[in-house]
Amino acid sequence: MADTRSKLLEGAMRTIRSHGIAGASARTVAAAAGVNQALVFYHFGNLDTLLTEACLVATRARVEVYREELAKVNSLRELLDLGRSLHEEERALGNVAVLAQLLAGAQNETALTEPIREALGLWVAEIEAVLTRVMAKTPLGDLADAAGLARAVSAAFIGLELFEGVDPAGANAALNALDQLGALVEVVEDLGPVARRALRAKLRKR
Amino acid sequence: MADTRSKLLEGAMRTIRSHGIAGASARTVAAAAGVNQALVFYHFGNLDTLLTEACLVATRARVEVYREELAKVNSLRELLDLGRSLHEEERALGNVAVLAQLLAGAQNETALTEPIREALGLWVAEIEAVLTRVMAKTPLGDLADAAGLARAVSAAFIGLELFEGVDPAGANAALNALDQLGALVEVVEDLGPVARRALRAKLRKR
DNA sequence: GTCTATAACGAGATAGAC
DNA sequence: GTCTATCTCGTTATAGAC
Repeated sequence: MADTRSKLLEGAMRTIRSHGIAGASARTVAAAAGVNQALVFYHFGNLDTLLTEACLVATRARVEVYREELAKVNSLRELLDLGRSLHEEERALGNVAVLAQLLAGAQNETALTEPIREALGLWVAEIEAVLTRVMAKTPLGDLADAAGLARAVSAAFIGLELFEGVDPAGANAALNALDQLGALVEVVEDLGPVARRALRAKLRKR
Repeated sequence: MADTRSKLLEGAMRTIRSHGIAGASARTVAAAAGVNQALVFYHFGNLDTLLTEACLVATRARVEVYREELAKVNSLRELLDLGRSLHEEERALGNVAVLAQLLAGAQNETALTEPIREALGLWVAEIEAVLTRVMAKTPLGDLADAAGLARAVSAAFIGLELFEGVDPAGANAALNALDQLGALVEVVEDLGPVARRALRAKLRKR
């Protein structure tokens, strides 16, 4: 059986998933973990530390799982497809939801800012690495900024997660639209050398 | 001077802006409004109703402001540029932040779901209308889904807003990257008839 | 419509026994 | 390391005077 610390981390995740950050108190988390309320403060000092630690541990675990799948990606189209299934898996597990809840909480609670930036950074770093790799093969390679794109993609993921909470059908339509847009990127990837040069010239003009 | 109802709506906005939804209690909102705490319940019944009403009123006002500017947009590039300045203005005013906070709260509080979906819908409808109009002029017109795209864009905006709260530099990099990506769209818009047909064929294959 | 007062409760956190 | 008991505070919401 798990030790108290792990039980509390697990309890924190479960509580945020089902009741949001607003419903996560030392009492509710301890109850979900099946341990005494005072142990939150014994093991973590305060509630915020427990919540952020839980988020970090869980995010590290999930990023680890996806690292090898991301390493197999060889085109932007494949990345888009993996992104969609990743979104659906994480949505079902409620992991991104926890990140989103803490991110919202971090806007006005400075104690959360740093740890949540770090958790977000784990995803960003992974996405940036893959983007850099696959973009090198396209005409966009030396013109678009993989670092910035990785951050845009991460932010969009969080936003979509929250959007889905109030309008699942709308979120689905959004994902389908992005799929279609992906076809555009595919076209660019398959461009012949002549068209490639034309595109580069256009892009440089900006 | 404004009546109590308006003062409370204004107080709710200010409180959520500066302290998030977690810091918005009947007492803090009433204090920000300069009125008695009990009046929250007299005028709105409960706190959630006040918060969602405030968000709806504010969103309606902002959408109204941007409607005429959006009507002037004639290309995806112009829309992208307007989007960026809109993001910066709303960020400074803290309006999108309120929407994001309530959206996060709505994930686990069913009383918030419907009103927030409605507020979000105000932006979505506006963006969808513009997208439909400008996309009709491009080769994407009859292939990409304006409704889905509008939802994706809205979700991404919310996500970016939250991202900016913990990593402003990263959010800025994300916006710059989207700007560069916009150039790609511009290229598509300027495609000659031959390339246009080639693109359409490619897109239809998917 | 607005106020005071208060009921009823849950919150974070700590002291101290075991 | 874990427990009970408790302090102190803020919370929603209502009753009732004005």
